[in-house]
Amino acid sequence: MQHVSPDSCPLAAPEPPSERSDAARNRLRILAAAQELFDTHGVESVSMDRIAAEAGVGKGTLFRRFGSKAGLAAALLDTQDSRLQERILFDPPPLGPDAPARDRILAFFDAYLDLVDDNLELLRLSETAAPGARYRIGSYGFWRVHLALMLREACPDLDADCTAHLLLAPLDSDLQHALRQGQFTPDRIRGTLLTLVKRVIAD
Amino acid sequence: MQHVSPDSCPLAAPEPPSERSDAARNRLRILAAAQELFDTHGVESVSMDRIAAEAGVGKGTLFRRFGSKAGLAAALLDTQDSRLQERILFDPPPLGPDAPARDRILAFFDAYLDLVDDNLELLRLSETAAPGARYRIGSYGFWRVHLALMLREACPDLDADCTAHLLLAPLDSDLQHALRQGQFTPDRIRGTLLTLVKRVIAD
DNA sequence: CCCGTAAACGGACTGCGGTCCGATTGGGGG
DNA sequence: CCCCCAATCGGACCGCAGTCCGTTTACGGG
Repeated sequence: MQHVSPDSCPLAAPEPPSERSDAARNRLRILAAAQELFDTHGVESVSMDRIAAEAGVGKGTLFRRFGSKAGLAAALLDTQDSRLQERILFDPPPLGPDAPARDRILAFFDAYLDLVDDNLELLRLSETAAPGARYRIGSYGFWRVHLALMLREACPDLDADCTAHLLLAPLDSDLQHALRQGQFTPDRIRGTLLTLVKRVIAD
Repeated sequence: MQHVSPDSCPLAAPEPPSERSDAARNRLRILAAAQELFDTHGVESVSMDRIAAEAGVGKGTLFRRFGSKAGLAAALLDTQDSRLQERILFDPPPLGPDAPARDRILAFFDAYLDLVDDNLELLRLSETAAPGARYRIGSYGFWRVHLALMLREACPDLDADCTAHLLLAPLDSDLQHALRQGQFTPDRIRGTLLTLVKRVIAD
């Protein structure tokens, strides 16, 4: 969920110490039920009780496994997050290695906005369920570290670590949601954000 | 709360249509009790029930008046918000009128960070109590409009309205809180943010 | 001074996210 | 094949934010 090592994805690769068969069955049931209910009724109006009922498990099982509603959302997002992380590590330029840092930064923002466009509701659930949740999620750490590395290379005179945090702020799902609710189209947001980032990382 | 017209501040100037005396008394009691409890026990661990009990009013009264826990926080912040709004409108340059737009933008970010330093917990409560709360609060609209006006003047080639939203994102109280929890000092955040803004609004 | 009414009051109530702990069950060792 | 125990299960339970509605009260007009 948070790193890219193989065992980091609880959905695709349960850890070797073997998961009991009923546990595995219930995990899949829960994820399927949650996906189904979220798609049908919208993320906001589906309660954890209902997910548990639909999955045919007890509430305790649901919470032991995913910790919170935000954790459940994070698990559902994990596939997409991991895919983007792998693309950053292995894809051809400009998103992957061997491109100038400035290009990789812009490509990252562009790719992340795709992810936002496709998963806004789930992102919002995972980031706003509890205060500070966004900054504790594993994938946030990945984006931050990647961006800081690129910034260090592209703009040695900036405080890369701190700037990385600040530059990620406009990607906040709650802001992106608010903008889309208002008069702003995804394309307009994308264009403006990329322009802004360009100016920050210009010589 | 949202504008600067005299009757916009529910604390300092109740609207002329006369407020019943018991209502006024209870409003003051609630605000005093909330301030006291927040200062003593921290914002997070004070429940609305407790505030109502401490103020000697029913829960219904509390919610009819302030709408939500976030609304209560907004009321407590109103004094500070209004003060900054007035300073922006009437103070001498560079924060007030008659300074170059670029200088006013930087002065605004600097002044807002002072407000953050002094009221982080309340800001966080008002902005994270419900998804999207930050962008519905009246004062957010003020900052956004002001910044957009200045941007239009300073950088005519930018999409001022959209850029204003994106530039305000790093001021999100939840991010500011997370940064301060981590390795970042207020001064470091301030310096980095001002540098970032400078780059965005550079020629 | 009293009375009618519109407004304010307040606590019981709901549904939520999240916790706890006794009951249940899977699966390796004897 | 059975037994045991650690891991899992599941629903009763908690405190919370927020709602509802019958009751009380302020106050302007008669």
